Amino acid sequence: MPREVTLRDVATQVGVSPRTVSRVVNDEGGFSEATRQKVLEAVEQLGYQPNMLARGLITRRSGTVGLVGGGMTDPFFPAVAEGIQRKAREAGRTMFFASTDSDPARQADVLKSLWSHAVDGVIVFPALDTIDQLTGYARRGLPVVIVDDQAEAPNLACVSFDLEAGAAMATRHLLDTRRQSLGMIASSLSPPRRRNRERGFLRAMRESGHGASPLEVLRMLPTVEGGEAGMRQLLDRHPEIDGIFAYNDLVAIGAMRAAKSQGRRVPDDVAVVGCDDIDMSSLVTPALTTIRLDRPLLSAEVTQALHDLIEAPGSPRRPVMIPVELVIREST
Amino acid sequence: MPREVTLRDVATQVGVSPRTVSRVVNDEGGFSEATRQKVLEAVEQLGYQPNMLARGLITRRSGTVGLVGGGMTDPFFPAVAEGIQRKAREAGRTMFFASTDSDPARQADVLKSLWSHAVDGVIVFPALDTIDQLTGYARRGLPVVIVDDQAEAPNLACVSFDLEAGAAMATRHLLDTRRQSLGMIASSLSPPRRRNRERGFLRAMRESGHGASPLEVLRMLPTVEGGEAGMRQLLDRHPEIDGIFAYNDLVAIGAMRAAKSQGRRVPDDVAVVGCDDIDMSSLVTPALTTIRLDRPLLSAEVTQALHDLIEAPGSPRRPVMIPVELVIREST
DNA sequence: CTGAAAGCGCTTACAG
DNA sequence: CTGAAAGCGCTTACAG
Repeated sequence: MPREVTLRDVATQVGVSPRTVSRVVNDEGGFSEATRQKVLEAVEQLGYQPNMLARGLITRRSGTVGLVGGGMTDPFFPAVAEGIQRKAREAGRTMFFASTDSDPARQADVLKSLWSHAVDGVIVFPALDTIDQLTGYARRGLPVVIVDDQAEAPNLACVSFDLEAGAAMATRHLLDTRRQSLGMIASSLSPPRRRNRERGFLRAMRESGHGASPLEVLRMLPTVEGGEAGMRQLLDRHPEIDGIFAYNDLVAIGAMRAAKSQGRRVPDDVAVVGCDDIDMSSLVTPALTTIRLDRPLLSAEVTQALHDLIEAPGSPRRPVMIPVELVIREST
Repeated sequence: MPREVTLRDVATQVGVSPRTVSRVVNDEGGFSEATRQKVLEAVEQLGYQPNMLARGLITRRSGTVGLVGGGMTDPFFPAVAEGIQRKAREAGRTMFFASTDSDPARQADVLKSLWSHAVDGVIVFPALDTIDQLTGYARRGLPVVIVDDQAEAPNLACVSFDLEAGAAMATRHLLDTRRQSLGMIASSLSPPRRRNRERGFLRAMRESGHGASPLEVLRMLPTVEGGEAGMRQLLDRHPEIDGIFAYNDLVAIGAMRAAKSQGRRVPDDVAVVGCDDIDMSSLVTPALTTIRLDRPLLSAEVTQALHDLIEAPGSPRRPVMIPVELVIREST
């Protein structure tokens, strides 16, 4: 099996020292044009590729970043992951991906392993109540970007969607379209600090001039099945219910299925609003009204924040809040 | 910022040589139980984590693998990626993810960068006609697993779904349910060698006792939009068409939408069969009949193949072919 | 059972 | 403009 080509091999072939090859390869300057030509020629000819392990050992820059998320099963996530990967590559970094199943212990394992691999930073969709774990790594010197949660620490930045505003928009939209009896199906996986969709829903109800008050906020698994079960419960307990705000689009789709299977028409009898605007949402029948989260923008903000943390460790970072948008389709 | 803890720090604290700490950490044997205890204690106390860059430089095992795919936008892919990541972690490896947009040049870039990072192997969903690129890396010593294509080289293994058989099953199912005039919407992104769905479709038509012959095989982009456009064309040219086999579920969903928008009922007027069984397929109306590809099994086979290639470079590998299954729902 | 020496492939800090 | 020396954090090959 052919041994890998090293800096030495290039140096020997050209007849210069490895140091000179290193200078040319990294474009440090301090070499003649003639030398540059000869070195680059040899690099090309031998197919030399710098060994990032060796380079990283010295420079303390491995050229890698880690993306840590609950998993790919949430249809919201893959496009974000792809966007981050693309942006990272444009900045010359290669991306690790590791899933946590939203389990704090697994997240701890994953971070340990990424730290071992000397990643230059991580982007984390945090598992339940793992802010301390994350600020711990940040304090040890690892640049950390947290999505959809808040924390303060050196080497740490936060990027969030304005989900509270989004939830309020969704709720006002239901009220504006003459829905009287609203319920919400929230997520059983959100700790109190991250229940901003619930806060937005309740706030919009309070602030509405309609004098309406929510029937119930239910917490279910944020899946199609969770949405189905939630909707059945709500219809059972509150037959008068005519509007639902769902934690995400999967839940909303489940809610619509359950409503239909119980003989309720959507939107005529019950209106449903989701959150995320996953691809599926425009394809189901009726097409889902939802809060659109700009995933490419999230990818860009998050990568930028990490980049800043890596390149300018000292500079203070303020939390980024990404505005969201109501997309009205057929389910309301 | 606290410097990273090294083997030396542990050694100093315990009062042994770094070599001894290394032995304990890697569980090589050749140390007393007392030493082991003391070392592990210090490791724990100092929070020592081995630096994989340094280790990899010597052992020529970086403990990383690369997953290279077209992208996350195809809903078939994310679950596979997640499965591979999980299996890789179980084997103690961390996974890079890099997308190619199915572009050979980008795939070349991606492989170059993974090679630079000294990955122990790669799993590739190859871009168009890049078999030579891949066998090239395999010959240079990089373990490569190719999905859904065939090639021969040292350090190379292939894992495929039996899509030809799947297509044939789908087609026979259409014929068995008394469809007479069949068309197929294939993918414009598949090079001839990878058109096994088309081959299966045509073979089943030929072999059927019904004496039927296909109206047309159209090649479109494998997306919902591609499916819509394809269906419109087929209905336009062959108004009698009553059965469609689609390249994948997205195309099938697009085809159903176009059919409905032209006033054709699914399945009464036109039956549609997809391929992949993505999550969405059971949620659309009518629920889609499709060829199910066992994604967890693919993840397992592919990771196993790569593992074998890494651990036993010499041993011959025969291509793995994964059987597929017809799932009958409402669209036929 | 334990350790001193050498070196993986690079870059840093220096000297010329 | 160029190079010799040292060293990043670890393991390999050896000696005791």
